Amino acid sequence: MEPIHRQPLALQVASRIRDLIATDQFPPGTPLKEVNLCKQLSVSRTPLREALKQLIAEGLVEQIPYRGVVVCNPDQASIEQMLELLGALEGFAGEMACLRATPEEIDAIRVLTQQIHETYENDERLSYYKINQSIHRSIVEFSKNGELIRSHERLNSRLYRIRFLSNRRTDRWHTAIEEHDAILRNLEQREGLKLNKLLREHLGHTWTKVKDLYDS
Amino acid sequence: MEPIHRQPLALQVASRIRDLIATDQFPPGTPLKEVNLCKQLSVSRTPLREALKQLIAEGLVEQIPYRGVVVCNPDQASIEQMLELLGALEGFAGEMACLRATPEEIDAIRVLTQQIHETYENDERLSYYKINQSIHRSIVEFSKNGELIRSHERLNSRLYRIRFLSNRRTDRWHTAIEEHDAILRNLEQREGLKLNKLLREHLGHTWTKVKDLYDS
DNA sequence: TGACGCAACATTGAATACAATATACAAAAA
DNA sequence: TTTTTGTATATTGTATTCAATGTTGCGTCA
Repeated sequence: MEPIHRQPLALQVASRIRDLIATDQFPPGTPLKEVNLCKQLSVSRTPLREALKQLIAEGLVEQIPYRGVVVCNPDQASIEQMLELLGALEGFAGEMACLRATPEEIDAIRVLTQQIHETYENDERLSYYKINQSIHRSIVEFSKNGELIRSHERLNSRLYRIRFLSNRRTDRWHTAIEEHDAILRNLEQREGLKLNKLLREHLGHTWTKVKDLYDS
Repeated sequence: MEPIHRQPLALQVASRIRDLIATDQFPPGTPLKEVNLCKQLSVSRTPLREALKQLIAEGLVEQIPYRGVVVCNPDQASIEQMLELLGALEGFAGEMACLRATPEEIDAIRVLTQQIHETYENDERLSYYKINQSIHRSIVEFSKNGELIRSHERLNSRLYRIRFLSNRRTDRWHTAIEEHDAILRNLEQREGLKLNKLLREHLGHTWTKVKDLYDS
């Protein structure tokens, strides 16, 4: 039997705040004052504080003793490092996926790659972003390594907002699409090492996009 | 002026429990009952619970609602996945270290590699273990990627206990020593890709040691 | 004798109360 | 006018209390 999954209040609070940060409703620097949030979310301080502890561990917010919790505002160097690590994780995941993905799973990537072409042709930014995320997440899942999947998930969520913002620049879309075709090809042909390299470079390009955003 | 770093009680409690788990004083399966621990550590439940929340986020313990927190007992598959990921992280770190480590930093690795030879010849298990850890941690640090360093640190701490236990088997020491020589050589010659591969294989061998431990 | 139900206990989840620390602002002195 | 200092206030850190849930064990009844 499938066990019933209960969600303690603290977990629910944590994911709510996570969303608020990802969607920029709590932009970087926002002070997360306990009593305020308690009222807004209709919970008491205890579960809220436990939720904040979790977000601190995830690196989404930071805490200064006796001065409260604020939404992290990573500088360029941190973002570059996070993207570098994300590239390493995805690259390795791709390599493992070449060994472990089933033909059906590769079919799924094929479908998504087709879809991202369509969003490109129709200039649908939001869909483009979401499908792009799906592709990357799927590849990581096909590595069949739960630890890797969780690490990737955590790091990716921290980059969600900044990547979303940089998605507005459409100048790199075309090359990104081509890269996705190459990624699919190498996955189909189980070229692990090449796929690894490709994915790392792909994330490297994301960094240049983000950098442009910062510089402008 | 160097600012004074304060440690909220919850953080201190968290690292204490972390140590207790790493040193096997709280072996896997140990139930972490709140009131018990409160008395033992002389703190109230609130900071203790916040500390536990952090350890949950780190994956060191797991929580079942209304039934408490227990020390994780990862199965063989999880350990294999963790070691695989650790290999990927260290491999990538090594590759970056080849690009970014200073000559002085490489000297430090040289010294440590020399020391590990000595511990081998004198059959000093604990020293061997610690120096081995130092070498790996140093290489990761020389990647100069803070995110990578933190990820590695977290994952490594979860594996501390199991690797310590598997360190008792000395049959693989000799090959491990040779691998360390090779690691040093490739770092000296800035052979990033080869070093990456070596480190991944090195961690792969750790897995076979751990597996032996389980099977016996 | 065994299964069921109920009650007492143990434990965690959440809320509140109290203490410690930091900030803001005003009053007083230079 | 500027600086300093003390006090009031706001905010977080910790302890305690109350509520919800799970577990255990005993007694009853079939």
